[in-house]
Amino acid sequence: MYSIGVVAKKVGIKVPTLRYYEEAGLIPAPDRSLGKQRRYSDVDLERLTFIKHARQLGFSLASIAGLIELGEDATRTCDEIHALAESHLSHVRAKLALLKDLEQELDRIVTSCSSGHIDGCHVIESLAHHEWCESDHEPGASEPLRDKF
Amino acid sequence: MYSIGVVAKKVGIKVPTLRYYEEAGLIPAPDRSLGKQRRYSDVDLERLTFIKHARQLGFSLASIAGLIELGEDATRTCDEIHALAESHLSHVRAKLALLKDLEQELDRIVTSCSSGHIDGCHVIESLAHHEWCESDHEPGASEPLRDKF
DNA sequence: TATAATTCCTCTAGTCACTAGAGGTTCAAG
DNA sequence: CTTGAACCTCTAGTGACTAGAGGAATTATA
Repeated sequence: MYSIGVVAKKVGIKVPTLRYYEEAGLIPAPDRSLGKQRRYSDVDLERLTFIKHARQLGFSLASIAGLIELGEDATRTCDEIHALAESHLSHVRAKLALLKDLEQELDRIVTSCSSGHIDGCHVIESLAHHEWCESDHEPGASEPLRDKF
Repeated sequence: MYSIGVVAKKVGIKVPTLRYYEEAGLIPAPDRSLGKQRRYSDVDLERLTFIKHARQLGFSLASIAGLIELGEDATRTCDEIHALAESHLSHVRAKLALLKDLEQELDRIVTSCSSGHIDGCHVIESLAHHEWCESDHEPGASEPLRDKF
């Protein structure tokens, strides 16, 4: 049985985040000591490790909850889980493509302005009207770069 | 003079977001019609376009505000602006590296589970204890993939 | 010109995944 | 048995929006 601080160190999730996960229903409420402090079991630890890894891989808490539910219900096929992971992968790939373009563009902007000339900054100019944003990646999307896998 | 809806379409920023930017101090409060509706000038439009592009490139609103301030103060050197863009580029590159690793790992997980075998799903297993997360990218960082440029 | 449809207004509250702080309680070491 | 660290609950704040209520202004049609 581990206290919340020990678990936090072991798993690499901060204490308030652990409480948050509990409240969010990602983990069952752990046992308590006589004085009402949380005591985590090894099973809890395992699930938290799972959550940690999934978060590192960019899954949303909602996706993780889904994954756990799928995993616990033995009647589900591997296919469902596989599908979730695959859809996530495609999101990651889309984001990757966007970031690559972004890197190129930023690099272009930065290097074009590497020596401090006075009349008009290229960075500002480039941001005021460059072509990258409208040329590529269907115009309607408009969404900046945010994680919402 | 354009109404907020027209500006939203022209620039590609949603109406509530335009109001939000105003409240956040990213743009000066625009003129109003007799009936107190917002009327945007071409100058406003230009700045909003700038903001749109900078957001697409992943700059935070705080960074953009800084960029604008730097750009308006003619006494600043290009170097300061350049430095901001460069630091941003390094953030982008770090994120790119992380995403590339992530893609590989996800791909590995997904393809190892492509046929629906029944006993234990590889996706779940892989997430429960895979090596990617501890091997690379200094252990303390722990931060999942989030945008906070 | 009257009316209807659309767009606009302000304000509040919700989203996600946490993070920070106040004020009080419990635990483990000495 | 005392001290100090770790724990508790609760509220509120973060960034960058998004959604909705309830009402006013504008625009298009009849």
